[in-house]
Amino acid sequence: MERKTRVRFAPSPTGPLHMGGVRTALYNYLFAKQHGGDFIIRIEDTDSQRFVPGAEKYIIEALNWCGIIPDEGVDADGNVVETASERHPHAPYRQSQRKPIYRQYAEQLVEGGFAYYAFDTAEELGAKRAEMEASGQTFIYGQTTRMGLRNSLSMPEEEWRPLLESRTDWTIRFKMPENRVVKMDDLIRGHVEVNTSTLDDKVLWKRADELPTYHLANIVDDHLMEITEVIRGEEWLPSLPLHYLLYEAFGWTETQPRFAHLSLLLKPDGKGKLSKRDGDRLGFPVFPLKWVNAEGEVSRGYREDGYFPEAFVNLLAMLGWNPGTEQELFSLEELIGAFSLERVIKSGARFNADKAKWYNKEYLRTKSVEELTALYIPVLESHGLQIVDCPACALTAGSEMTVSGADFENRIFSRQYVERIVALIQERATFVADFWDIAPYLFVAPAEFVEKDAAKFWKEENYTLALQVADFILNFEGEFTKEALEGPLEEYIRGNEWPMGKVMNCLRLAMVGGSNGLGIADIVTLIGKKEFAKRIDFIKATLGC
RNA sequence: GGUCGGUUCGUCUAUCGGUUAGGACUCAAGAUUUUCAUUCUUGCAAGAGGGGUUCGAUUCCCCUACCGACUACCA
Repeated sequence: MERKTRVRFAPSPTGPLHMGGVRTALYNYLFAKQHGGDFIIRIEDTDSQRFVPGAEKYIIEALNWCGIIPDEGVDADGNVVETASERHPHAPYRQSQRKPIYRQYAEQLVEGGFAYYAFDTAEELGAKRAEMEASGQTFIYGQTTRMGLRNSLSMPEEEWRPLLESRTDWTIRFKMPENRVVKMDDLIRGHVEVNTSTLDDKVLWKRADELPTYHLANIVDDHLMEITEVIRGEEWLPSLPLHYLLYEAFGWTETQPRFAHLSLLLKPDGKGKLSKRDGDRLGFPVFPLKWVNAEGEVSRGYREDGYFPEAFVNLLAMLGWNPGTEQELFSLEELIGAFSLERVIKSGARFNADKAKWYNKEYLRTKSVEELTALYIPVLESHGLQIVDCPACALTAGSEMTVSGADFENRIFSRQYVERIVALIQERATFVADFWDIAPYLFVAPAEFVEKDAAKFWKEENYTLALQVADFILNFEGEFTKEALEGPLEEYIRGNEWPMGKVMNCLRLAMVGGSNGLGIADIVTLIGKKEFAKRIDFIKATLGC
C-alpha cells in the first residue's frame, strides 16, 4: 500500500542549529513538499545532561525564518505541540514528554531475546575501557565481551532479577547478532553491507532517567509517527545496521522507512567539518540566527549579517545538490519542484563565503526599491538621521527641506529621497548595510578629503575650471534632474575643451571627499543646489583656491 | 587501531564509456564610464596515484594514498 510521504527533522536541543542542520531540515522539507507529504519536527531531548535552554526555540525560529514551516510538531505560534489533537495525532513531539512510551518497547525486545539487562556501572565500564586502551586495545561492549560482564546474559536469573528492583542504574542493551551481514540501501549512497561482528551492544534504555537513547527513541518514534523516509546526516550511517536490526526485531520491516544520508559541510580551508570556530576565524556566520550562549559568547547569524532568507536557503540547497541544469537561482517553490535525492552529492561540500555573498547580491538586485528602502531606513536612523514620509517632497514650514527631500542642516530626509538613492545604488551592494558605505555623502557632507585624491585633483589648473563648471550647474535654469542636466553639462565642458576627467573629479572630490562615487549629475541633482554650493565653499575654504 | 563513506579547476559542481572535460564563484586582463561600481568580452585553472576490463576510460573493477564520519548510559 502506498503510504503518504512523511519525513521528519529531529534536532537535539543542545545548542543553536548550525547551517548543516538547516540544510538537513531543508532537504527534508523539500522532499516532503515535492511528494505532497508532511514535514514533521520532533525534538530529541533524551539527553538531560546536554539540554540547553532556548535551543529549541532557536531551532524553530531559524527554520521559520527560512520559510521551512512544519506541518506537524509545532503549532501556529511556533510552540512544540505537547498534546495530541486531530491535527496532531502523533503528539507530543518532544521525546522527554514521550517518556512513558519507550520502556514497554525496550522490554519487548528483552522478552523477544533481542536485548538484555546490563548492570555494569558507567565507572566500571570506564575503567575497563581505560585499562584496555592502556594496552593498545579497544573495548567494546559486544559479542566478544558481554559474557564477561555483568548482565542478564552472563548471570543466572535469580541473581540479576533482584537487581532490577534494587538498583536504578541498569540499562537495556541491544544484543547484536553474531556474524550476520546486514544489507542496507541508502537513497543517496546505494547498497551498503556491514558484518555485525564489528558492531557493539548499544544501550537502548537507561533506568537512571527512564529515557531511551537516540537509537531506540528514533526507531520507535519514526514507526509511531509513520515516517516514510529518514533524511539525516552522514554521522548516522555507521548506526544504520543497528537501526535495520531494530526494525527487524520489532517486526516492523514492512513499514521501515527508507534512508538517505547526507554528506557533511566542510571547513572552507584545511581539514574537517565546518564548526562554530571557523565562522569567527574566517568572518562568516555558521548559524542562521545570532546566538548568545550561557557564557555570553556571541555567534553571528546570517539573518543579522544581512542575508535574505531566500539567499540563505538557495545557497544551502546548492551546497551538495544541483538540478543538473545550469540554473543556480531557485526560490523555495522552485526548489520543491526541482529537488531530488538522486542528485544529492555523496561527498562533503566545502563552504565558500564568497559564493554565499554572491547569492545575496543576486537576491538584493531582485528586491523592490520600496522593500529595500524600508530595510535601509533603520540603518540611516542608526547614523543619527531622521527619515520622514514626504510624498510631495516640498518645503514644509520650519524645515529647510529642499524640493528633493533632503534637509542636510537638520539631518532630515524624506523616504522618497532615500528611495531615489536606493534605486541608484542597489546594484552596487551585496547587503542593505552596504548602502551606507557606498554613498554616505548623499546624507552627510564630507568633513575631510582623502589626501591622495586631493593631491591628485585639487590643482589650480583643475579647480579654476571646476569652479566655473560649478557656477554653470548653480545657474542651470532647466529642470534640476539628472536627465536634464547631464547633456548640457557635458556639452559645456567639452565645448570649452576642458579635460572632463580632471574637472569632474575635482567636483567629485568636493561632493564626496574622495575620487570615487556616483556620477556628478546624479549627486548634485540629488543633494540640491544649496548643499552643492555649501560643499564647494567648504572645499575652497579647506583646500584653498 | 577497526568499521563505513568519500576523492573532477582554489571553491561549488556538470558529464549516466567516445566531449577541445562544460557552467558558477573567486582572481586577472580588456572594452564601456567623468571616477568607482555595474555591464560586456576574454583569460587562468581539474579527473589523487597505480594496476586492470575495453577498440576506447573522468566514468566500471581492484590496490594504494589522502580526507571524513563513527567507534559513549551524546545525539
